[in-house]
Amino acid sequence: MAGASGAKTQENQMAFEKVDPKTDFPAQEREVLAFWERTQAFEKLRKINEGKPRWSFLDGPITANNPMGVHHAWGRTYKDIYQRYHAAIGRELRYQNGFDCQGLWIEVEVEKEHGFKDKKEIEKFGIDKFVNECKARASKFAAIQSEQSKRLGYWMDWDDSYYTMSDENNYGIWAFLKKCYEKGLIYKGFDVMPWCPRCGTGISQMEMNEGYREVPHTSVFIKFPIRERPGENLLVWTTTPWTLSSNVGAAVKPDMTYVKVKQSDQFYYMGKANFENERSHPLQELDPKKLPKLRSIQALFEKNGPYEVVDEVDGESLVDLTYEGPFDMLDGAAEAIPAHRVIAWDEVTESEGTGIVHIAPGCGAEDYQLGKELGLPQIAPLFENGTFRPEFGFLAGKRSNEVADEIVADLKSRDVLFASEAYYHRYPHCWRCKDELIYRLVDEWFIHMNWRDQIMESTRQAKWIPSWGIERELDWLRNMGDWMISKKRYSGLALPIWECHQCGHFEVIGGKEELKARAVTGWDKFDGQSPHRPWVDNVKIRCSQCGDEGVTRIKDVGNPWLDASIVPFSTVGYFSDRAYWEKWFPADFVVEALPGQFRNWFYALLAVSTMMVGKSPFKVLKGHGLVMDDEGKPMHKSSGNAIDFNVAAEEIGVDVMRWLYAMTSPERNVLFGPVHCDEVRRSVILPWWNVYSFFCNLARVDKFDPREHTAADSERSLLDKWILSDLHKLIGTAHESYANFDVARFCHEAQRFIEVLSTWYVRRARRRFYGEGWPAEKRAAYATLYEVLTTFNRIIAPIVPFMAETIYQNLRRNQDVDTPESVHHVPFPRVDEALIDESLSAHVAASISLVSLARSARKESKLKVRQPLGELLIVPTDDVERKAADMFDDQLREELNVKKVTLRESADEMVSVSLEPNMKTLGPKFGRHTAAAREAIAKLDGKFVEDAFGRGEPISVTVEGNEVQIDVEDVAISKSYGQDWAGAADGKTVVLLDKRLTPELKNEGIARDIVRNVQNLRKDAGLDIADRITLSLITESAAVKAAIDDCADYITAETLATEITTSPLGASAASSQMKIEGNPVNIALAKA
RNA sequence: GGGCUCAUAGCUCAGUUGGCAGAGCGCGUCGCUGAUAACGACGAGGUCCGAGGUUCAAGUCCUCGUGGGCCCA
Repeated sequence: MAGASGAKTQENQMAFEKVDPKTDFPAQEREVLAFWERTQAFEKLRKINEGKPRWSFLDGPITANNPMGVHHAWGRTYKDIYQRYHAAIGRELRYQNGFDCQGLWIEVEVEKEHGFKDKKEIEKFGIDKFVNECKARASKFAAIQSEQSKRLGYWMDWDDSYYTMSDENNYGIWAFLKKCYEKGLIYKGFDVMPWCPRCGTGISQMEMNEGYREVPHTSVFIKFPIRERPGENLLVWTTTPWTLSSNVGAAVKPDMTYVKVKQSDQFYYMGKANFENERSHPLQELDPKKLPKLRSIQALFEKNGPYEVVDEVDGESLVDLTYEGPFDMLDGAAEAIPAHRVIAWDEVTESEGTGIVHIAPGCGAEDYQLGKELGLPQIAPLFENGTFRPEFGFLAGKRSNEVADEIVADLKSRDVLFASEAYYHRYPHCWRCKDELIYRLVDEWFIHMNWRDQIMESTRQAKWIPSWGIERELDWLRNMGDWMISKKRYSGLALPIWECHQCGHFEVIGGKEELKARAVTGWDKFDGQSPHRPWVDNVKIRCSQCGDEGVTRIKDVGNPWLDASIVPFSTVGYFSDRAYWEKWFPADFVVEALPGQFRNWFYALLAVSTMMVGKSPFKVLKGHGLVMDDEGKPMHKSSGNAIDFNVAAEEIGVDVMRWLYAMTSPERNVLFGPVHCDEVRRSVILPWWNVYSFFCNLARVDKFDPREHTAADSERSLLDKWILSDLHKLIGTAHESYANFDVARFCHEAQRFIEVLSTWYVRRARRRFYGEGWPAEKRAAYATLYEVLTTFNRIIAPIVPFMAETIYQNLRRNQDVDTPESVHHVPFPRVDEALIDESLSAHVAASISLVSLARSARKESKLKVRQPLGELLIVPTDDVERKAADMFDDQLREELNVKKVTLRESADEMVSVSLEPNMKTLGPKFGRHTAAAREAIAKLDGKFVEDAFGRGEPISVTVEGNEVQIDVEDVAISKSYGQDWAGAADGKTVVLLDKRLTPELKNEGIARDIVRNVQNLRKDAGLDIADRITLSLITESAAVKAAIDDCADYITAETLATEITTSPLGASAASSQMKIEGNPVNIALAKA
C-alpha cells in the first residue's frame, strides 16, 4: 500500500503514489490490516491517549458458538465507530471485547457433533468431558470471531477479551445471587413450562417461537357427568387427550350464554355460540381446503340422532357444580376427585371448543396460573422423558404423545366419549429435535422481583436511543414475572444453591472462599477446577439448620443472561480492584441489537446492577434493528439467505459494509446484500475514491508539495471558499453526530458533501489543475482540494478506516514523515467558524439551480452543450439569484458554453403565453355550453391568466351571458420564446438562450467536436496525458476545413498537437473516423 | 386484550425546532468524455395509509381508525 511498504528515501517521500482507479478494495483492506499489525497502530493509539479523560464502553458479549455472520457486523461497526471517534477526540478507552460462552446453544452444537439424542447419552459420555468440550468449543469460536472482527477493522484489545465462563465471572454471579438470598429473594417454585421430552429440558418462550408447526391431533369431546344432576353432563373439548388424566376442574365464562341440549336420555351443557358456530382448523400455512372439514357441534349432535335444545342458562348458573372426572379411577388422579368443580374464568371463549374448558393445572401454563390462584391440586403425570408415572394405571410407562388412541378407546368403553376428530392446529415443537413439546410441571429456582421499582429507577437514569426504548423497558419491568434462573442442563453457571435433603433448608454460597470455608467433604476433588459441573458438585457442606453434613448443590445450571449481566462488575475489577472499577463504572455507552434485549440483556444488566450498587450500569444505551437480506426477508441459515461474514468481507469489502450499516437508521432493519452494497459503493465509495485519484494523479505529475504550494485566503476563488465553508459545516455535523451516537445523520450529510464536491467543486475547478507552472489560481485549487481531501478523509475515517488509512498514507504520510503514522492517530479536526459563510453557500446553490434551469433551456434548444451560443438572459427571482448570477458569471458561461450572461428585470416581451383548454374538466363543468366556454378561454390573455393563477386567484369569464369561474385545472399554460430563443422558467425565474449561430460560433462548435474525438483517440492509443502529438485531419467538407483553420490554435492547445496536417500519417498512426453534419472526417495521430 | 413501533414515488429510503414533498435505484430522452468498473442533465412517476383536530401554515404536533413488525398477556 501507499507509504506503508519499504524504507522511505528522501526522494519518494515527496511523491504521490499513482492511484489505480480500478482498485481491488478487499485486497487493499488486507494490506492496511498488515500495516496496522506491523506498525502496532492500535497499541500506539492507546499510548497516545493514555491518561486522558476516560470514555467507558461496555461490550455486550457475542455468543462464541459459530463464525460471525454479516448480521454481527452491524453492532460491531457501531462499537468500533464510536470508539474510534472518542479516541480521535482524545479519550482513554478500555477496548475490552466479550464472549458469551455458556448456555444451551453451545451444548446443542456439541451434542450434534457427537450425535447425542438425549440427556442420558450425555451423562453416559461423562458430564466432565461434555462440559470441557463445550468450553473448548467456545474458546475455538472466540478465536475465530476475534480474527473476523479484526478483518472488520474492529480495534479492540483482543488479548484482553472477557469470557463469561471465566471463574471471575461465575463467582461474580455467585456474589450477586448471595445478595439476593440475603434479602430473601431466592426461592424454589414450580411452573408449568414447555418441555421437550426427548431433550429433557424446558424450552423458553423464545426457543418455542422457532418451532411452531401445523399438525393434526386427536381432539375429543367428552362428558363430565354432573354429580348434583344425574343424567346431565358438561360437554368438554380438548386437543391433548393425555392431559385428561390430570383434569381437576372445568371452566365456564359467567356472562356467556349456555344451552342445555337433550339427546336420548341425556342432557348436555355447552356455550350457545360454540354449539351453533361453524368450526375450522386454525391454520396459517396449511390449506384448510385440503383437510377434512370440521363439523359444528350441532352437526355432531345431528349425527347421533334427534336432539332438542331445552334451555338457555348463564355460565354463572353452572359455577360450583361438581362432576365426575374422566380418569378418577387412576391412583394418580385421586387427589383431584374432591376438587372437580365448575370454575368461573374470563378467558373462556365462544370461538373455540365447547365453552367449557378442561383445566389441568399440572399440564398447561394457563391452567397452572388459574390453579395457583384458586389453590387447585396440581397433578403432574409425566416424567422428564414424557412417560406416564406408575400411578397412572394403563397409561403407566407410555409416552404422552402416543396414547391418544388408547384414551379414546377407554373413554368410549366407559361411555364418556361424545366424539373425536382429527384437528389441525399450530403446535410447538422442539427447535432442535422437532419432537412435540408438552407442558410439564417442573421445579425451578426463581428470584423474587418485588424490587422492580428500583430497577425502573435505574432504567430512568440512562439515556435510551431510540428514545422509546425506555418505555419498552419499563413496560417489561412492570409486567415481568419472577426471574427463573435455573435450567436443567450441564454446561453453564453452576447455581450456588446447596439444598439439604433432610430438612429442605437451602443456602446460597457467595464465592470461592466461602465455599472452601463451608466445605465438609469434596473440596479436594474440586480444588483447582473451574466452578462448573461436575467438579463443583463434589463439594458437600453442613446444613446450618439441621446439621446434616451431606448437603449437596442442586443440579441446575443458571440462566445464561445472568452470565452476561454481571460483566459491568466482573470484567471491570469490581471484585478485584475496586479503585479501577470506580473509574470506569458506569459505562458511558452500550450498544446492542434491539430485538429481544429488553427482556434479556438490558433487563438482566439493569437488575444485577441495581442489586449490586443501586444504579444503572450505563449512561447511554443505543439499540439497533436486524439485518435482513436484499429483499427484506430475515436471514436464516435454513432459508439459505444468510451471508457469511468472511465471504462478504472478501467480495464486498468491509468499508462498504461499514458504511451501509452506519448510514442506516438504527431503529429500523437494514437490508443487506449485493444490491444495497453496490449502491453504497457506487454512490459513496467510488465517487470519493475518484476525487482522490483525480487529485493524486495530477499532483503526482505536477509534483505538488503541500508545504510549498499553499494559498493565502485572498488567493482562493469563491468556489474554494465555498467548499471550505461547506467542509467546516460538515465537521460540525460530524462532531454532533458522533457525540450523539447518530452516525447515520453524518453519513447522509457526508454523502451529500461527496456529491457536491465531485459534481460541482471538482467539475468547476478542474481546469485550474491543468497547465504549466504554479500560478496563484492553480496553487489555490491544489491547496484547497488537498485540505478538503485530508480533512474529509479524517472525519469519515471512523466509518471507513481502511480506505481512509490508504488515502492518508498517500496524501499525508508520504508527504511528511512528521505527521502521525496512522490516520487514526490524527486528532479529529475542529470547526473553524471563520471559514463558514452561509451567504456564500446560498449564492452557490442559486448558481447551481440557474445552471440546471438553463440546461433545460439547452435541451429545449436542441443544441448540444458542445455548441457555443452567444447569450444567456436571466430574469432572476430575487437578490440572491441576481447576485449569484453576477458572482458566478464565469461559471455560468463555462458550464453552459455561452459567450455572455445578461441579467434582466423582465422578459415579458420575449415570452408568449398560450392557453390550451382542458376539455376533460370543462366538459363536466359546462355541459352543452362547453364550446362557448372554449371560445371564451381562447380570447383570454395568457400572461394575464398566468399572473392570476400565480397569485392563486381564479379567472372570471362570461359564457353565454353568465359569469363563470375558470380554475387552474381548466387550462394548460404553455410558453414559447420565439424562433431565436429557447427558454425555461421556474417560478419567477426565467432563463433564455440565444439560438442564433454566427459562423464563428458554428466553427467553434465543430472544433470542439474534433477535439473531443482526438482526445478519445489519444486515450485509445494509450498516450500519456502529457504526450505531444502530430495530428492529421482530413476532410472533404469546406465548412469543416474552415472551422479547422479558424480554430487551429484552440485545437492544437487542447490536444497537445505540435502541428495539424492534412496528409495521412501512415499505417503506424492511430486513426479513427468521425462525422460532422454528415461529413466524414479522418483523424490520425502519432506521438511527436 | 395491552405496550412499543412503522406506514412518504414502481423499489430502497431521507425529510432537523411545523415553512414551496426529496435522493438513489429502476424507467424514458439527451448530453458529456484524459476523474471513466464512469459521469451528468432533463423528464415521467406522490391521496406523504385513512378520518378528524390544533395552526396563518401539518409529511412533521394531537385524537381516533386501518394495515405491517416486535414484545407482553
